[in-house]
Amino acid sequence: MNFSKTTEYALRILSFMVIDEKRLYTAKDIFESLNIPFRYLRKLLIILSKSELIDSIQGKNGGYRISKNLNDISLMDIVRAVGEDPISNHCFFGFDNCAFEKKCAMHEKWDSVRKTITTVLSNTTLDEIKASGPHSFISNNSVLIKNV
Amino acid sequence: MNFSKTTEYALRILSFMVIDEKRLYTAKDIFESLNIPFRYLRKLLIILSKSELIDSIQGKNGGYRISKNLNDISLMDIVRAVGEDPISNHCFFGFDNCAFEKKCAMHEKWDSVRKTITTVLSNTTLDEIKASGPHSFISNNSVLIKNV
DNA sequence: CATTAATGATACCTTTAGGTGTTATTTAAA
DNA sequence: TTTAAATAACACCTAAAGGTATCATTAATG
Repeated sequence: MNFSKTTEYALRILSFMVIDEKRLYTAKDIFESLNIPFRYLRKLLIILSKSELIDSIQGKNGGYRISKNLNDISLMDIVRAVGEDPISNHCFFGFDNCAFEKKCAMHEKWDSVRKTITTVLSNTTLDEIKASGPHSFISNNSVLIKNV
Repeated sequence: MNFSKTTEYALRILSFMVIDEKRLYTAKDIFESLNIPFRYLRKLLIILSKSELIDSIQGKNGGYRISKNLNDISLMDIVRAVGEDPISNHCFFGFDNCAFEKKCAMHEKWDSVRKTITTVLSNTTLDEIKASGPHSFISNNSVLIKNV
């Protein structure tokens, strides 16, 4: 009943890049401020750029930059970009056909929980994250050993 | 952002046993109505009995039976019994020290989601599940090959 | 008291999520 | 035009969740 680490990482990345939305961030820049294993971070950046939430610029002086208006990227978009099912369509007991045949005992109650979550994720966009100011990104002052 | 399969299984098991709360169910009985791999189900029943949500009776004619009043077992109890962290204490971004140092950008909003979930799980007890009537437990008519 | 039908314990196997290592490609700039 | 600094691709490794196999133990009953 939590997001996967991958999803949390993706949310961190975008919420960090929002601090200076026009800036080109290298993977190293992000690594040094967020607490994400470097090579895994690289992998996620590629996924995020393929999903067109960020642009990637290759070559020397390259990096990544947010590719849309901040109010066009919701947290739901980010969660979906890394392939997580944000509860929205999943029975409380995990029954496949709950919605179709007889509803499960928690159907109504859990539906309201689902809606709550879905609404928060869909209605919160990156401009709102930005507006809430720079938060603790727990720079553990990670030091990169090998830059690949 | 869903319960683990293990948690879903545990929730199914108890919600099924509630149909006849005084009855002694064998693992086989439960297997035939719920859609849970038999040996894994056996394992979970042992966990649930160790956590004292159900009693186990060994030997021939043995089985499992709910061990408390239905209104003394909440869904939260079940979730906790199988070791899942039901979101209640976990930062949106997965930051360890979110609650202590600076709060994260989603702290307030997500806190309300957390409370919603926690409240539903804590306030829903098995008698309520029972009261909502027997629901579809998707008996896929599982057939047990080897009874161990 | 042997048999049978149940649970208990423990070790192992499989799949998936998370993470690492290596090499290739791109591009700015000396 | 070579070098350096960045991303891209792909293969591999590791840990945890989910699931299986085997044998031991318990207890009712003929």
